[in-house]
Amino acid sequence: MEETTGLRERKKAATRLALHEAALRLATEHGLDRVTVEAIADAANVSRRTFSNYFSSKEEAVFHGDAVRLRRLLELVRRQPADAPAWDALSGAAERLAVEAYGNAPPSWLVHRRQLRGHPGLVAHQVAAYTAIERDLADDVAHRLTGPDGALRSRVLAATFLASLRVAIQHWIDHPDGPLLDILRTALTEAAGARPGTGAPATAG
Amino acid sequence: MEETTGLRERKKAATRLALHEAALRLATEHGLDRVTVEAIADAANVSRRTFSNYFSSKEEAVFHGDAVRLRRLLELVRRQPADAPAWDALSGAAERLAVEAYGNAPPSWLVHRRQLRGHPGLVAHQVAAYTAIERDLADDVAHRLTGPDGALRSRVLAATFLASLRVAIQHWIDHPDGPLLDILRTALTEAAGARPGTGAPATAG
DNA sequence: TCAGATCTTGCCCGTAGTGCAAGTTTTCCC
DNA sequence: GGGAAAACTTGCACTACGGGCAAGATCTGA
Repeated sequence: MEETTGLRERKKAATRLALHEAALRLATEHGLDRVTVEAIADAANVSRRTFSNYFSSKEEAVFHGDAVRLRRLLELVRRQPADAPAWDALSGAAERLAVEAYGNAPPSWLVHRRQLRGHPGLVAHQVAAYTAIERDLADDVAHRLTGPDGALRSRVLAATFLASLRVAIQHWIDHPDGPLLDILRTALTEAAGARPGTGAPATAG
Repeated sequence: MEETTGLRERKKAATRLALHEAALRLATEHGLDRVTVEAIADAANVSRRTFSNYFSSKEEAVFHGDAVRLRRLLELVRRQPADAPAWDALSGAAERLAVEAYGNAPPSWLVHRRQLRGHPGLVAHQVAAYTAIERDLADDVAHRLTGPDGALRSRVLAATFLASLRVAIQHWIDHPDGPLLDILRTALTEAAGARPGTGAPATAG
C-alpha cells in the first residue's frame, strides 16, 4: 500500500479523475453527443488540448472507470491460486471484483450509468474496452488449460467470460433488484454450462 | 428468390458495394488511417457527401461485409427447428454460416483480412458490430429457454455465442490451416462446456 | 539552487460528420 | 409518353475532433 508518489503523478491522477467525472456528469446531464470535449475540459479546468493528452475521445473519458476496473480484474485473475482451473480462476476473480469494485457503488452511480444506456457510440466503446484486454486475459489463463488447441480455447474462454461479465453488469444496471453478485453467478453459470442448462445437444445433427 | 428490384434499388446496392470494396482495398493497401473518406468516395466515383449517406465512417464501410453476414446469421437462427434448444439452434446456424458464407471465400479475402488485423479502430468497430445484434439474437432464442432468469440467460447465451464466433473467425483468419468449420466447432464446444473442458468438472476445489 | 525532464497551453491544419438547398434521376400513375 | 412526386446526389458551410509543434510553466533530482 505504498502511496509514495510524487506531486507530479498525483496531479496527473487528479486531472484524469476530474476529466472523467466531468465527462460522466455532463454526459448524463445533457446526453453525450450534446457535450463537447471543450465543455468537459472547461469543467475540469484544463484546456481542450490537455484533454487530448489524457483521453483520445469523450467516450474514453466516460469509460475511464470501467477501464480501471478491468485492469483490476486482470490483476485479480493473476492472483488466483496457481492450481485453479481456468474457468474457476476467471469466475473467482469476477466475483471478487463484483464485491470490491461494485459492491458498495452509490445508487447515484447506477442512476448515472442507466442514463448512458443505449447510446450507440458508448456501447461501441464499452465493448471495445472489454475486448481490449481479451488477449491479455487469454494469455493469463492459457497455462491453466490442458489439451490441444490451447491458443484458440483460451481465447474463447476469455472472450465468453468477458462477455458474461459485461452482460451481468449491464443487466444489474438495468435491473438493480439485488446485488450484482447474484446476477453474476447466474450469468457465469449459464456461460459455463450452456449445454446442460438448455437441453442436451448430443452432437446436434 | 424474386429479384424484381427497381433500378433505384439496384443502383444503391451497387454504390454501397463499390464503396465497401473501395474501402477494403484502400485500407489493406495503405492502412486504414492513411485513407481518407474522400479517397474512398473518389475510388467509388461518388462525392464525399454521398459516402456519408451510405456509411457513417470508414470503419463501417470496411465492415459492411461482416454486417451482412451477421444479418444472415440472424436469419439462419430464426430458421432453426422450432423445438431445437437454444444453444443447438445457435451453433447449428453458425455452422451453416461457416459453410455458406465463409466456405468458399477466396484466399485473397483472407489476405485482405489479415492485413487489417490488429488495427485498434477496426477491432473496436468489429466487436461493436457483433454486439449490435446481440439483443436481437437474445430475443430470438429466449423462447427456446426454460427456467428462471430468461432475459439474463438468453442475453448471456447470445453474447457468449457471438464472442465464440468472433474468436473462431479471427483465429481462422490468423491461422487458416484447415476449414473454418473445424475451428468453429472447437470454439463452440469450449464455450458450451467451458467447465468440463478445462480440467476438473466438479468444483475443482 | 538550478538544469533537465515533464506537463500545459495556444495555434494551426487536415479530416470527419451533418443540415440545408439546389440540381438530377427514378418512379408512379394517368 | 408525359409530367408530377419522391428519392437520391452533390456542393457548401459550419462545428467538432485529433494531433503536431513550440513556447511557457511546473516538477524533479542532485
